[in-house]
Amino acid sequence: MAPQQERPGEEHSPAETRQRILDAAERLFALRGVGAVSIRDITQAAGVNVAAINYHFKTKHGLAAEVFKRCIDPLNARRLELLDAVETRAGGKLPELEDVLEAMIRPAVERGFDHEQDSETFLKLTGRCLSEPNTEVEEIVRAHFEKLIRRFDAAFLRALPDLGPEELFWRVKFMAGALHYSLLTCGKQKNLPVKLRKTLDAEGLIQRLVVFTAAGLRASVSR
Amino acid sequence: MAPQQERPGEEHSPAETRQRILDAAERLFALRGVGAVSIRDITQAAGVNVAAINYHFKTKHGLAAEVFKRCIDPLNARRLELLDAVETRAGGKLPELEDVLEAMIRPAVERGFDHEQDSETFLKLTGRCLSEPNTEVEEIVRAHFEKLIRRFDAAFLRALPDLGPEELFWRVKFMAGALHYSLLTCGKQKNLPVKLRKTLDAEGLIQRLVVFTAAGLRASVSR
DNA sequence: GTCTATAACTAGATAGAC
DNA sequence: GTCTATCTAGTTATAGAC
Repeated sequence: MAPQQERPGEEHSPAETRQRILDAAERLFALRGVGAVSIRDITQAAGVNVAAINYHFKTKHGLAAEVFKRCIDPLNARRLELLDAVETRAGGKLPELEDVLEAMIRPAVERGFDHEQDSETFLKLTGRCLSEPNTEVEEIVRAHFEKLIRRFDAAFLRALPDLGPEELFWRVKFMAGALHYSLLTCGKQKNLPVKLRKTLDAEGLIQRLVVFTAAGLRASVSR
Repeated sequence: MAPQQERPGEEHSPAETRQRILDAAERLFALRGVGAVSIRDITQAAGVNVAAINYHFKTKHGLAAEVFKRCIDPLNARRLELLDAVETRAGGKLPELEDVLEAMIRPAVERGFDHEQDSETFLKLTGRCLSEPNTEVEEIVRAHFEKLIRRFDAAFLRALPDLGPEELFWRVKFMAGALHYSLLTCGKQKNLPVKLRKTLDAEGLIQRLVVFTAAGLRASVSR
C-alpha cells in the first residue's frame, strides 16, 4: 500500500529519475487509471520533485504515453519474434493454427505470471489499454496493436484458408477478448475461487487458451 | 461534443433532476472514467446546480455506484429471464448449449445496438465495468455479476456434463471476454474497417459469438 | 538537472438563504 | 429541493535560484 518513499533531499542521476517516475506512474496508472492520478501522487511515490515530470515528459499525458508504450512494445516485439519462428519452422507448409495462437498468447501470459516483475501492475495496465479515454494514450495503444494485428491476421488467414476475411476479423476479436479478460481475471484474484488459485500457472492457462480459441476459430460458420 | 446545456435559472422536479444527473454522469463516466470527471462537469452537462449531487447521492462515488447499477441491473435481469425460458422449454432434457449461450449474449448485444438509446455510452460503460479502480463501483459490479455467473455456471455444467468445474471456470471466462471485447470494439468504431461497418448488425454478431464460444466450450480438453 | 516557490485554477463538500 | 457563496485543499504548470 505504502509507495516506496524517499527523503526529498536525495539526489539521482537524470536517467534514474526518469526511470523512477516511469515505474511509479505505471503502478499508479494501473491501479487507478490515468485520470484519477495526480502528478503529485507520482512524484511522491517516486521520491522526486514535482517539476521533474514536466522536465522529462513535458505533460502528464506525455508521461502516460511513455508508460503504455513501455508496457506494450516489448510484448508485441516478442510476439512477432515467435510468429517468425513458427513460420520459419513450417517452411513452405501451412503453419499449425495452434502454433500461431501460441505466438500471440504466450508472451502476455508469461509476463502476467512473472512474479519477479510486478505482474499485478502489468495485468491491470493491460486492462487499461482497452478503456483509457480518448487521449494520446488511446492513440498510442491503437497504433501499436494495429501493426501487430495486421501481421497476425495474415498468419491466421493462411492457417484457416476456408474462413472469409469478415468472419476471421470477428473471430480474432473474440480470441483477443478471451486472452485479455483472462489476464485481467488473474490480476483481480478476489474473483478467483480459492481452489483454483493453487492450480493457476502460466503453462496451464496458455494451453487452455490455445485449445479454446483454436476450436472457436475452426468452428463451422453456420449454426 | 457539446453536452446538452441549460440556463441555470430553469427549474426541474426533484425526480427529473435526479434523472438528469444520472444521464449526464453516465455519459461522462463512460467517456472519461469516474476519476477523470468532476462533479462540476456533471452538473454543467445536466444543467443543474453543484449542490444537487450532494443532495441526491451524498458523494461522487455514491453517484457512480448508482450509474453502474442502473446499467447492469436490467441487463442481468433480462439474461436470467431468457435462461429461465430456455430451461422451461427444455423440460426435463438437457438444454442446448447454444441456447444457454444466447441467453447470456443476446441482451448485451441488443442493448449495444439499440440506437434509440445511447448505445455508444452503454458500450463504453460496459468496458469500464472491468477496469474502474477499487471503489464502491468495483464492489457493486462484482456483486451483481457474481449472482449471474453462479446461475449460468450451473446451466453450463448441465449442458456440458463432461467438463470439469475448473475447466469450465476458465472457458466461461474466455466466453465472457470474447463477448465483452467485441462489444467494446463496436463502441470504438475507428477500429472497424469501413467495409465491416456496413454488415454489422446485432443478429449477426450474436450468431458469430454463439458459434465461436460454443465450439470453444465443447473443445476436447487436451491439445 | 534538480529544486523552491508560487501563479492561476479546479476539486469536493457544505452552510444557510430562499 | 434548490441555489448562492464559500471553505479548504489539491491541481497543473512554470519561472528562476542553485
